[in-house]
Amino acid sequence: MGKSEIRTETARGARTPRKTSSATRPARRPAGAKTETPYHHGDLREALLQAAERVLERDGLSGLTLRAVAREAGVSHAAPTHHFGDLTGLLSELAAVGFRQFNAAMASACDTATTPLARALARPKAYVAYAQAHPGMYSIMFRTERLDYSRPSLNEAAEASFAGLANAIGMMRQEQISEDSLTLNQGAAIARAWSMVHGFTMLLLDGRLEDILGRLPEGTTAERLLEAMLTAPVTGKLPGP
Amino acid sequence: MGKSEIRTETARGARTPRKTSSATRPARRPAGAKTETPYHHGDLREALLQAAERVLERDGLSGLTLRAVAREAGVSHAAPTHHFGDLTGLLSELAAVGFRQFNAAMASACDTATTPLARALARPKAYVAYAQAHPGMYSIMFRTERLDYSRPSLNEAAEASFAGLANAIGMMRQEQISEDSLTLNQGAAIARAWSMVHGFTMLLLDGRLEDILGRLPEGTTAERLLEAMLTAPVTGKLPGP
DNA sequence: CCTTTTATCTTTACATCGTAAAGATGAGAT
DNA sequence: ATCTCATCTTTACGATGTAAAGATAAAAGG
Repeated sequence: MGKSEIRTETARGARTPRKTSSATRPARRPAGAKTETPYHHGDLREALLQAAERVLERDGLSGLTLRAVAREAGVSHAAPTHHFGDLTGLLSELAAVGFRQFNAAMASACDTATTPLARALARPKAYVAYAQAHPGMYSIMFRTERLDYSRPSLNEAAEASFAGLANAIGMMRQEQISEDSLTLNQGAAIARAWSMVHGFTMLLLDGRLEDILGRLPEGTTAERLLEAMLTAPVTGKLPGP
Repeated sequence: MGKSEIRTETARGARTPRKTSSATRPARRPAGAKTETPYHHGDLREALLQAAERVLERDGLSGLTLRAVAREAGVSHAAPTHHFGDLTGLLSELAAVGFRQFNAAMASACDTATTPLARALARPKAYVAYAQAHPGMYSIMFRTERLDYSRPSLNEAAEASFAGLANAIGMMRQEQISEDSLTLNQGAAIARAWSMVHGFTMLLLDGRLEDILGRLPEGTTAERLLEAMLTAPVTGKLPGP
């Protein structure tokens, strides 16, 4: 759509751009680093993130390329570079957006729950529901290897997500979860809850649970299976536990 | 820069202009001998799979490209096409290899266990141990989107893996797990075990558990955390369960 | 034995991607 | 108004997946 000026670069001038002058890097960020204000074309940074999210949910993770995002935003293919550095930068910032959406969804779900049981199930259900509603975003957050957690925005958003989980577990155990120290049982409880819901989500998104769902009583949904997973009595020894 | 022997990927030095008879090549797969690859490789398909595994464990998932595999095997970059079709084909067959290794490791681990508790823990431990020992293979098996489960080899190997898990759960529950029908509780038990260990493994490989491990008593290993996850008593309401 | 066929491997070609670097543009500062 | 420089565009390059055509050797058929 739009203008598809796919000029295969045969160039007309053909002047060799290879300069022998050193031309060192153009000083990436002059220490001030307040590039928040939108300049002449509006807020391209934000536009690119929204375009990226659109491309991701439309074309999947494999379709999410720097050039596709630039195309979607209607700018040249090299425009994102200045705002995100490279693909890792864009993916990391997009993942941060995802984590914020994710955290908001979980918080909202916890608020609307009334009974203790509903409160306990609200969080994992919201977790899976977000992943199902935004599989691309979830993939970026948890499947991509190319994320840079040293980026403050991503680190912060992901940390908040983890804190919310730890906090929920603490509530359920009626314990205070310390900021910098955990007992083995506390750590195990957190890891168990996280592993279970994360693993379930990944398997579900990958279609790996179809095998199970197909063998269950007619019409059993993934949500129902999750609920049973979290509440059904454990028969036998282990696991789990 | 300049022209310093660009080393394009023509692996073979020059072309043998004409076969001057020389000697008839044994060419029947020297079984390990370094090959002066003849035009027709003995068993290129197998060689490519082994090359792929080497590349994967050496350079990670992002380094695993069709061309890199061909380079590693010493053939032209288009050679794999005839044996695997496309990249999906190669990845799928390699994942099948991984699943077979994986199944063998699990079976072996279960055999060596004696006590019921050890038997119950052997499987999840072997699961995580395989992933830690072969992170690349595990990534291919469970992280890649680009797998074609309609390929018989992959489908079979993955199916066997699932069957082994279901069987183990059935043992623990002292129930017969039917081939084509599951109760909700049975399905929940299988999904719980699989989700837990798979989620744990993914989080571990992604370094997402460092946060927890660092807060645990000095020197607590991932294996110890896993064990606690599977055996520690559950305090509080849920999850899980 | 010689020719033909066929499966296998190589070359060549092309679109796309990420990224680097130089050129163009326009907003804000001097 | 001119200058400066962040922003955006153009151009270029190497790498990748894939398709198609060419080359080669093993097998098949006379």
